[in-house]
Amino acid sequence: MIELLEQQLTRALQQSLGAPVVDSLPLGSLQWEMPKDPAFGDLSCAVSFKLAPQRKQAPQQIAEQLVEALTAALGGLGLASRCDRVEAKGGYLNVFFSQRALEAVVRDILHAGPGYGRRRLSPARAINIEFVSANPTGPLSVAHGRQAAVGDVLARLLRSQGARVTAEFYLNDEGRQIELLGQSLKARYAQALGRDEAIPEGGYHGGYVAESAGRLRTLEGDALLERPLAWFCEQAMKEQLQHIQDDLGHFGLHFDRWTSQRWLRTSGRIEAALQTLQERGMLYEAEDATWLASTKFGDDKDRVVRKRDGELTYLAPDIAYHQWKFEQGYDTMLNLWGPDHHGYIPRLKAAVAALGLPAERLAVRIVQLVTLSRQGKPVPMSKRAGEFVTFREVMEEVGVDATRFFYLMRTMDSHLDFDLDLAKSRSKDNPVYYVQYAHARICSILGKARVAWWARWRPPLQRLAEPQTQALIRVLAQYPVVLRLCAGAFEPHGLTVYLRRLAECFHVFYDTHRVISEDQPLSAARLALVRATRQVLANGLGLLGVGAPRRM
RNA sequence: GCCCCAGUAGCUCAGUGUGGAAGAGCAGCGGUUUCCUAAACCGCGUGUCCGCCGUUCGAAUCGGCGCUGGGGCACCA
Repeated sequence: MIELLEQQLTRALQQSLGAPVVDSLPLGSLQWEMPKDPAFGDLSCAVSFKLAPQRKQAPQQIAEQLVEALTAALGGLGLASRCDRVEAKGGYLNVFFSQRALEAVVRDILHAGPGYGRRRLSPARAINIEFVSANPTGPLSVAHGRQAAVGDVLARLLRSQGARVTAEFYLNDEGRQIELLGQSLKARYAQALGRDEAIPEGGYHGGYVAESAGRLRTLEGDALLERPLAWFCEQAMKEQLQHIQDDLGHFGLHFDRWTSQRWLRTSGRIEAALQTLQERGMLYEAEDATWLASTKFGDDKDRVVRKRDGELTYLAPDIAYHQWKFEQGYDTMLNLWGPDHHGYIPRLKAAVAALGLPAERLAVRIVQLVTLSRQGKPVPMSKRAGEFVTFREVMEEVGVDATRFFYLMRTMDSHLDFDLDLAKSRSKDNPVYYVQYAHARICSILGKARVAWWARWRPPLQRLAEPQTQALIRVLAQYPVVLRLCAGAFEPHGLTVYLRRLAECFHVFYDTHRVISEDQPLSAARLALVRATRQVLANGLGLLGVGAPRRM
C-alpha cells in the first residue's frame, strides 16, 4: 500500500512540475520518506528545498504552491480517498494517510498472510552469497557465528524480495592449514602413547585436537603412527568439518552448496583460470615466481599466484572460484568476510577484472568482530592459549533465538558487543523476549476469542481510530519498505530494529485498549488488527530464523 | 607509513544509503495491577553528533586535514 502510494505521489509531483523541471533536479529529489514524528504526516518530500534556488523563492512558499497542484493531481489519480490531506510545513510536503488507507493496510496483511512483504521480480536476480567458509581446523568462533547469522538472514531477505539465492560455503580442504592440523593431531596421538612429539610451529594447540587423538585411539587402536601424514590430515579435517556442519545445522542454517578447494584443483579449474590470465597477458615471471599484474586494476602491488617452490598461493583458487561462479551466470556475487580479510578485497577485484569479468558485480562486505561480555564486563579470550568461547557454547548458553537476534542487532560495520547475560534474561531488557512476547500475547488473546466472532463479522475497521491504534497500523504498513531497504543494502539489522518498534507499538496498544469487550463490532475490528500484527511479527521473525512462540 | 571500521545522552547504540525536522534502549527517579500474561505500560532528556576547515540556502550525513580506539597491511589462509 505504502509503496504504491509513494510511486503515485511521485508521479503526481512529476505531473504538477512538468518534465523539464523534473529533469533539472538532482536524482532522488522527488523521493518520499517516512518521517519519525507523526506530526509530519506519513510521507514527506523535501523537493521544495531543491526547487528553491532555481525559483528564487522560499521553500515554504513553493511547498504551498505544490500542495494545491498535488491535491488536484491526487484527485485525478483517484487517490483522494487514500490521503486525508497534504500540507506544507517548514518547506516540506507532508502527506497524511486517510482512515481508509489504514484500513486497507490491515486488509492487505490479512489477505497476503505469510506473503505480506514478499515481492516477485521478473526476471529474478541470481545472487550467490558466500559466507562463514571457516577453515575446517577447529570450532567455529563467535565471529563465524555472526557471519552465519548475517549471511543466512541476508539470503532469506533477498529470497523474500524475489532473488534466486545460492548460499555457499567455500571449503578450504587442503593446503598448509590442513597439513598443520594433521601434524598436530599426529603429535597429540603420539603424546597419548607416551612419546615425546611436539606440536609443529604454527600448529593447533586447542584441547579439541587432544580429544580427537583420544577418540582415535579408542576407535582405531594404538598402531596408527605408521600411517602417512595425509591420513591424519584427512581424519582431522573430516572430524572438524563434521563439527562445523553440526553447529550450523543446530543454528538452523542450511547451505545450498559446499564448494571444495580440492575439487576446484582436481577438476582443472585452477589451471584453467591461470591459463585465462596467461592468455590475457596478465601474468608474468619474476624472481622465480609467477605474478598477477593486479596493479593494472587498482591494486597496490602485483601479487604472486605461483610461489618460487612451485606451489600456488591462496589467491589462485580464489580466482578460479570466482571465474567458475561468473560462468554459472550469477548477476551478483556477495562475499561476507571477516575484518582480517579487508585488505584482500582490491586484489580479488583486480583479479576478477583481469579475467575480463565484471568486477562491479562482485560485492564484498566485511562483518566486524564480536566481543562477549557478562554484566558489562568483557569475557577474556585468548586464541593462542586455546581459551575462547566458541559459537557452539554461545548457542547452548543463550539459545538459538537469542543468539540470532543479538547477532543482528547492530550493523555489520560495527563491532558487536554480545552481552551473554542480557541475551539470557527474560525481561523487557532483552529485545528477543520483548518481540516474542508480543507474538505470544496476541496468540493468547486469539485463544480467548471464540472463532465465530471474527468470522461472523465483517469487521468495521473504520473504528480502528485511536492514536495508539493508528500508530500500530502505520508501523505495520512500513514492513514491506523495511524489507526492501534491508535487502537492497545487504544489511539485515534494520529488521531487528523494525521488529522492536512494532512490538513496542503493539504493547502500547494492548495496554491502552482492550481487544475483547462487550462491544462486539469493535472487538472484531481489533481482533483483525491483532491478527495482522501477529502475521507481521511472525513473518519478520521467520526471516530472522527466530521462533514466534504461541506461549512463553 | 598505508588501508578498513568505529567515535551521537552517564552506558550500549539507531539515524549517514538519497545532505533537509537530532532519536531509542539501558541505568536513575516517580507512577500504573477487579482486566486478554506486570516477560507489560506511563512520566521525567540542553547533546561540542570527536575536533578544525571547506562545499551548500541548509551538514551527524558530503570533501579535506587531524585526534582517539579497534582491526589489517605475506611467495600464510
